[in-house]
Amino acid sequence: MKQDSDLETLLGYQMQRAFLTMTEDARRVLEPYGLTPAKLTALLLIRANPGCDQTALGRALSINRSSAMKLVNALVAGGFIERRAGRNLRTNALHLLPHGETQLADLVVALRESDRRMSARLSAAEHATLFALLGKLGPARTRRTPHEPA
Amino acid sequence: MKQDSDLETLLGYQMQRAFLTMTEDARRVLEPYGLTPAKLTALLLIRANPGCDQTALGRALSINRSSAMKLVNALVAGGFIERRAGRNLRTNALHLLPHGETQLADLVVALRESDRRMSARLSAAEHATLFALLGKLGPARTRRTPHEPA
DNA sequence: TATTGTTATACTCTATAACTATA
DNA sequence: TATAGTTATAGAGTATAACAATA
Repeated sequence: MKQDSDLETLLGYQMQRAFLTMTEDARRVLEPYGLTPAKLTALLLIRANPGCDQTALGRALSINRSSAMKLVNALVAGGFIERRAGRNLRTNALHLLPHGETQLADLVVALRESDRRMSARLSAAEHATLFALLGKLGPARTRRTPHEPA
Repeated sequence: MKQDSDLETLLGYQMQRAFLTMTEDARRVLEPYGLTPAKLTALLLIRANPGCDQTALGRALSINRSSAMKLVNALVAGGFIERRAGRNLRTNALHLLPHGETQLADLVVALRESDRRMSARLSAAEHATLFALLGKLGPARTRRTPHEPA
């Protein structure tokens, strides 16, 4: 199967291929824990924001309340987190359980190893450059300050 | 919502964020054509390999025969391609239709513009560096030649 | 009125399994 | 036997719409 020359020169396509390569290894690491990249991200956000509610978590993950519900249900069922009483009667507070904390610590180590494996052909300087350039992707900022007239 | 420091320093996570940023814009460009990134990739592969069969297409896209079937059905329904008689009676040959060719030409232009928009904060040299570094991601090659003993 | 959690439902993309025709 | 296409079915992950309880 021949490759297409247009496809190969599109940055978006190159990004996708690289992303799939990375994510494939990460998924393999996460699988024994019963987690996916999205679930891991949720756990790390809950760890950084103990007591947050489901809706806020959903916003941070760019999914809606209903999807956040299913995600939280899965994390509760997996014994990673629990719902506690929240700031008022209609919100609940999400907290890591001890089991979740230890699993998470192990996983971060394993994922750093995965990163290292998948960037093994890059020097430390190249790794840093790649990281920085990825952070610069996205639409250009129009108007640096909110009060600029034109 | 606070970010997690582990999360922010993982290359895989940085990749995902950058990829989602890129892909969001690309999807917006593709939507009026009734296409997704996967369908566009399929069309470009069919263009580069006229007369290929569904199974080969599926392999190139890392999806199985059944999923390739649905993808091809959608492309046929959209008037982009057609199934013609293949090399033998159990394979069919996929070919772009004129409509597909013209749409594809327009789309490649629009996607290059999307790439440019999303990498607007990168210099030409940085763009080239990013492209090259992305290509170096992936597991290290063990054994350069197939016959090396250790 | 607006918001949070919840449930029901549906859509997309993927996979597995089984069947048919052909090689 | 093995392979290509096809169909049926199922499992993630997402979304919308509606409802109850609470703010």
